[in-house]
Amino acid sequence: MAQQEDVFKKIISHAKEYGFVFPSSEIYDGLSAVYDYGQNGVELKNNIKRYWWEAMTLLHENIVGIDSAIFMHPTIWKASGHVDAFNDPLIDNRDSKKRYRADVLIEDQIAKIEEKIDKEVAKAAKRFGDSFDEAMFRQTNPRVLEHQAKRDALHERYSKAMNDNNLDELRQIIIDEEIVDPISGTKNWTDVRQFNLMFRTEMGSTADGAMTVYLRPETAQGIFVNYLNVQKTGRMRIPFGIAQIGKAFRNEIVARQFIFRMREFEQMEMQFFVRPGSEIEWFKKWKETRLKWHKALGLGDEKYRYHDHEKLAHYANAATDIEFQMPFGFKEVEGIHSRTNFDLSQHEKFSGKKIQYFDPELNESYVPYVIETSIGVDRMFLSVLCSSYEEQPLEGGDTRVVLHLPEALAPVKCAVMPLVRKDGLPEKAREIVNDLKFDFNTHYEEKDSIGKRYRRQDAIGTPFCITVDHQTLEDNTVTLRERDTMEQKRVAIADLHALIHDRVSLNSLLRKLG
RNA sequence: GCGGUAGUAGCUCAGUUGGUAGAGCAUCAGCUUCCCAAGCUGAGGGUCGCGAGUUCGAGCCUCGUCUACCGCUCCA
Repeated sequence: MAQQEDVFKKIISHAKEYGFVFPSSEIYDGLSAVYDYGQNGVELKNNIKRYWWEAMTLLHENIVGIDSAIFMHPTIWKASGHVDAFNDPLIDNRDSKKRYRADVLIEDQIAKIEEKIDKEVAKAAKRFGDSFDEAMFRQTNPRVLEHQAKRDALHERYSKAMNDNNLDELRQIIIDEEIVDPISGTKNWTDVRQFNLMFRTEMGSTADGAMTVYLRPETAQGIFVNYLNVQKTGRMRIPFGIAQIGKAFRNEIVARQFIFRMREFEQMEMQFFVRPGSEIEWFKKWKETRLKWHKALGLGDEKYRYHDHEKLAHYANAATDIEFQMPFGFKEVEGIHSRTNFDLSQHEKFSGKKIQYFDPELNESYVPYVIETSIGVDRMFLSVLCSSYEEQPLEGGDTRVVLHLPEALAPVKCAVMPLVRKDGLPEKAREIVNDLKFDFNTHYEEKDSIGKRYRRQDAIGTPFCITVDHQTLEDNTVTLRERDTMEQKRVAIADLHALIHDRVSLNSLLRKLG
């Protein structure tokens, strides 16, 4: 494990040193859990996005894309449940170092009182046998009445505190009720703090008229609120899907592990609308389709696994993660959720608009069910980077650092280099660059020895190096050197384009998906 | 947010009980070079994360703060 962490640190350094990922605002000491993509990182990231986008929209005629705004009407987040769920009052126990939701602690306490009442009732029932009148007992037994009074008082106090969002009062309740930490058994509590997981800002430039709006914590809602627009204007028939790539923002309590969990991140989401009752079938289909997309990259089939959720979110009736083996363990890269008709129904309720689909085959209207596939671009980027990084021992005791990036995703596709910087070789190399640059991201390098230049290209994962030597001037052939095998072969300049295209185009990946 | 560890050049690090900063690699200019880094010459680059304090004097000591990694926690 220590060794793996070591590798992870090296990958982070490598990402910075070679222009993939920089800490945000670095000259101002950085900003926690925010990162910028550099000159090579942005190319790799764009290629990942294009691979996803084309796999979704080109290969499925019933999936279309949109690009919705980051700002959305604030009521959307009430409808989706984010306003409630993303605002938990939390409290820490100083001894156990554990964090709890303050409201859950108090609700547990209420439940304990209920248990006491039930115990009294059970005891009495046993004693009185068939003649036991439970309702009467509950209304008259002094011990039960005492517990009930206590419970009602606590409940009232608790409800009021929650409604008023009174954090001090919540803490006071925990103290007054002598609630102890189940682990440490102590009452050494911190203050109750509110964690707002949604970023908030104001729309409207005058203080009076300003409306609180949120930076979206997921892109999915932008799809749901456009469901009717797309379905009608695109004349879409169920089943169909809407895809979107975009930024989302979460004010994470702890954000860590490099770009794995960031406060600003990018999602690639597709919501697939289906007939009620068919959702589990589609859920299974998308599980398979998405895993196939991942595996086609060739990062290693054994690095993926499903993780089915046992505890489901309030909107879901089935959920699974596709996990990838990162240097710090198997981690979620993509989620596939059967979201039922929860979201669309909520938006019907909150907006007052009818969001239904008339199914001509069934001759009836219904709110469609939804299968969601949601993948983190940055996590995908990280998994590609981590699985590609290798410190490869070479003959003679050397090592080279090489990124075995999937060729279609590599930021730079080929580098053209004159073997020596004289005799007209640089000019010849420039000619080749000027031809290839229209189709491939092509580098030109003439500085340093040829071996050093190869290593530099290996470090950013360039699949091909093209070397111009004296023979080139005679017969228009060059050597084509491959990143992974380091093998070279002599090819005609005229054949370069086809040879490279064959390997680095996205088509080569997409065709594996059928 | 709590605890642990760390922060000196782009990267990896050295810096002796406190005396005004170094190495290797990298970068740049030039030379050399007919295929896998580390040949030659020269150059640039650091207010030692930031801010206070102690001291005649702080990279080193004290406090605060920021950032990162690990553990806990959280994760729609």
